[in-house]
Amino acid sequence: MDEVDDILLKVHKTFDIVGKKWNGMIIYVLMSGPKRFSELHSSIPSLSKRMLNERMKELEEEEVVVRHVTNDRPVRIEYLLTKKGYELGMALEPISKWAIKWIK
Amino acid sequence: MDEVDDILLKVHKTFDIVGKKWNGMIIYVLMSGPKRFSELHSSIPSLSKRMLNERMKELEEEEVVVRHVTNDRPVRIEYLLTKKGYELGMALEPISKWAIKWIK
DNA sequence: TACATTAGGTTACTTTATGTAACCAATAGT
DNA sequence: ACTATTGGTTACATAAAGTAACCTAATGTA
Repeated sequence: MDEVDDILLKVHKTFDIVGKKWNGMIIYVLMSGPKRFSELHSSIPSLSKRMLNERMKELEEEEVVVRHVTNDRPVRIEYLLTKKGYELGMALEPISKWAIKWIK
Repeated sequence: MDEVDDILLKVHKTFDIVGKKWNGMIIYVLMSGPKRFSELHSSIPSLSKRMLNERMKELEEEEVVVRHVTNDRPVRIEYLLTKKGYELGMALEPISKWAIKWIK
């Protein structure tokens, strides 16, 4: 088992998450605290409900977020980062620093 | 001009680069030094020549990489990170740390 | 009673992005 | 003349994302 190849594989799998449209932004927004479906939707206006829903299902599957249903009516859904997700969010922070420095 | 919205926009634009299939891996591989077209291709076997070529054109356009043609025959093309690209690569490093910790 | 609203979706359909494999141009080696 | 090499390009197939209308359950309003 080649250590270098193993790392490359893991990095590759991680970029399959981060390198998927919308995921970076979703995690970035969730770093400011739990958000409801509609809050995520309005925070990223160009992200459609269809894609938001699909991405959240995938991120839940990856154990990056947790979906929490309240008893309110109409139903309210809160999405929050897991520890894994929070640490991924932390790992994305330098990207936002880079963005501020380099994007005109 | 809302400062928060401005940052969100810049982060959004950055995730349009990083959150595009293959770009993270390409930049990650280039962090170990300049690479020829064929070296990038063999470092990331599942990335086709077509997509590699397309991504490199885009990254050059974004001024993340520079394309350097040597006088050798057959022609050799070297891709290297610009300062902007190198700093983006640095910003991606925590992601590889996260990968090692969290990907099984 | 009937109708509208709200949250969080889902469905059907269109458009765009990516994958696959064959092909090409220039040069060098046999 | 034939073959290999590098860094592509082309045509075509499949997968992913965008769009807009619709749905469900409950509650509020006329």
